[in-house]
Amino acid sequence: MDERLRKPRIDDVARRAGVSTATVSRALATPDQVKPKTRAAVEKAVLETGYVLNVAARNLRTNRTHAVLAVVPDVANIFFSQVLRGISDTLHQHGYRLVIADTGNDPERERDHAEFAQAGWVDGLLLLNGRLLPTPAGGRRRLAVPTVSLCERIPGSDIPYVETANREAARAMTERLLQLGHRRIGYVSGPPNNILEHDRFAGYRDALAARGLAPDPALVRPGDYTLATGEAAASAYLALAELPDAVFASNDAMAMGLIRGFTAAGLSVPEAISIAGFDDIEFAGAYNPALTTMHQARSEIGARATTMLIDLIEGRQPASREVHLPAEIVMRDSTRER
Amino acid sequence: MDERLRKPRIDDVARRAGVSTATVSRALATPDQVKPKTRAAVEKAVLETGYVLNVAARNLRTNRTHAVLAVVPDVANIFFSQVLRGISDTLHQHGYRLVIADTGNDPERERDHAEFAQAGWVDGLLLLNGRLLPTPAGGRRRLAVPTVSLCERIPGSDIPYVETANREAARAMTERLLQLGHRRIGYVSGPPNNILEHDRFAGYRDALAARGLAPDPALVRPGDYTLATGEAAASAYLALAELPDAVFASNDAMAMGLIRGFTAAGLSVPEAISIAGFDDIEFAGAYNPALTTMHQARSEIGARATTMLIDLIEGRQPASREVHLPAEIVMRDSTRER
DNA sequence: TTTCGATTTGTAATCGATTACATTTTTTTC
DNA sequence: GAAAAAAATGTAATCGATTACAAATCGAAA
Repeated sequence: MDERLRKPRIDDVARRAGVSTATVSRALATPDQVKPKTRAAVEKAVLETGYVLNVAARNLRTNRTHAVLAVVPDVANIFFSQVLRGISDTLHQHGYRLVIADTGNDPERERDHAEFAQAGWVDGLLLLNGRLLPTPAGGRRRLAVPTVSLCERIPGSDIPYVETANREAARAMTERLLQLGHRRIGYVSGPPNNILEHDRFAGYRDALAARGLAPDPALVRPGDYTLATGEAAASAYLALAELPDAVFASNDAMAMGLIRGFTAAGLSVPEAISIAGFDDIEFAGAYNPALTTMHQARSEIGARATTMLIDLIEGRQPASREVHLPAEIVMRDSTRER
Repeated sequence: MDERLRKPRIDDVARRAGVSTATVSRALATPDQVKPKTRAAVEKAVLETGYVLNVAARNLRTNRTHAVLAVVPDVANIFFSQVLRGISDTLHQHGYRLVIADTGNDPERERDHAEFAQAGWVDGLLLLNGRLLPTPAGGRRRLAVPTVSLCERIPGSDIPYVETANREAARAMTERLLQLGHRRIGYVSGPPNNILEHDRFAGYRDALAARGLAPDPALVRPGDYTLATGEAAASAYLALAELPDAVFASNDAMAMGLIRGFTAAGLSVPEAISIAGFDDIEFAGAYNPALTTMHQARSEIGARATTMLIDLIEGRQPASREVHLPAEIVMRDSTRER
């Protein structure tokens, strides 16, 4: 192959600059270990040859990649994508790159990716989903790669995590609805077996219990975080002899479903019934009416978890291994005083 | 270091199985080049040692990574995240992994990532943003890594691309509004200098021109794809002596802004004015009223571009280097006959 | 049984950087 | 100006796989 077409290597640069490969490597990676004059010569040679470092070779030698893998159930999910934003920014600040694995909620793909991560493909692992427990086939080897879990803690494991204080948040929202004078407060839940959901429902009951109210089973409707189940819940409430005063949905999509369901039936929100959501997704404020909801600091969750992970990767003790971030009530137009 | 703690290498497996490293490599990568009995012995040894292949070493040797880099202006943008879904799925089907670089709309970060891609960090490059023109510093070296551009073609370059047929789509939507009996049709544009926007506006004018109508400059409002500019446009229209019959916004967020702006002023949509958007983002159907819009097959855009890229990577001639996907009108509740 | 071709396996070079250690050069100190 | 210390550079081993080529084994045909 023609010399001019072949991809230049470090020794091509070295020859051109009249130094050794070691010096080139140092001039590029640790410039102040090299005399300014030599450095300049190397830089010139790099430009002239069009040299680009070979990442694979460096990774092999240093046993580091400066990349982090985020395992996500669904990149297209607006909730996760905002967390990714926080992750991406923080990684960039520290000189790391982001690799994303979208598992499409397929446990097999999850496992595959987590396993590949052990192969030195990345320096660290961020799990955006509690379900993933990457025990390698043999089951005896410990997780080799530093790992942090986000959004959902992983029960029964000691993997450090960052999450919203779901229980406290749900309790606060329910209390706020009580303060507004509502008493018959409905709840639309997320999928069962979901840790997150479990916490939120507990918060809902906490608030009621604090007022000496027992949760009315007829007012608690099952959902799965989709708009459709919100609409279904609305129909179910409409079939009741007495409508609830307010409904707290465990996420925003279901809250929007409730609003659509009720307005389709001729009830106006918040005049006839108050609706609150959870998450404060991007369109919550744009909705019609604008949604009252719990704001989760999604990009901060990502940022905190990433900082923690980088600490682990670089051998520092992270400040804390379990972080619960507070959520904030955002009052908008879908709730009103009774 | 203790033998049991050290990460096992391919020669540990070879020794244990009583074969050479070459055989282990073949048993793992090309199993049918190896006698079933030997293969079984190797598999057993792999399990016993807990061997995991070192990705960096393989990448270095084979000069392949089986990974593709997607450069995205903003992962948190709901539009891109759905395209990523299509990309991710298609890659997975072909045994590739996805690396995502979120540039946060920062041209410097864009350049940095594109350059790193040339370092053998990935096998191919997907650009989700026309702005990126990765000319390396020297400027003389051609793009080494196979590249495909999505959503926006890159003017003045021969990089293959996949995009929605924006001009035809905008024309079709405008025609539909005309069919509904509207004559004073407003248009809220995207940012200037945006190729995509340029095409859509051209389509709007095409449709009017076909009916012998000149576009009324007072009805064309500038926007930047955000909800806020949609609301601002609504105020501007309200200040007019005569309201438009319908407004076509160049994306859904602005259409929602228009709806909020008009309903806040006491006008109801679609009774008083029809509103149409573009993109059919996830919440378009959930909006109140549900939004009439152009559906872009976002995940298909991702899938097609990815197939094209894999063809390029694997040395096949892609079926076509320029793909324009049709968009479909989705009639919902924000438009009505006049 | 012998021979030839096909299949399976082994030996060792190779990918392209980094870095421990050795050596040379430069600077400091007296 | 010489000796000692510090800084800069060079030599060559190394990271852990893949694979060209050579050697061994196997099966079928004569």
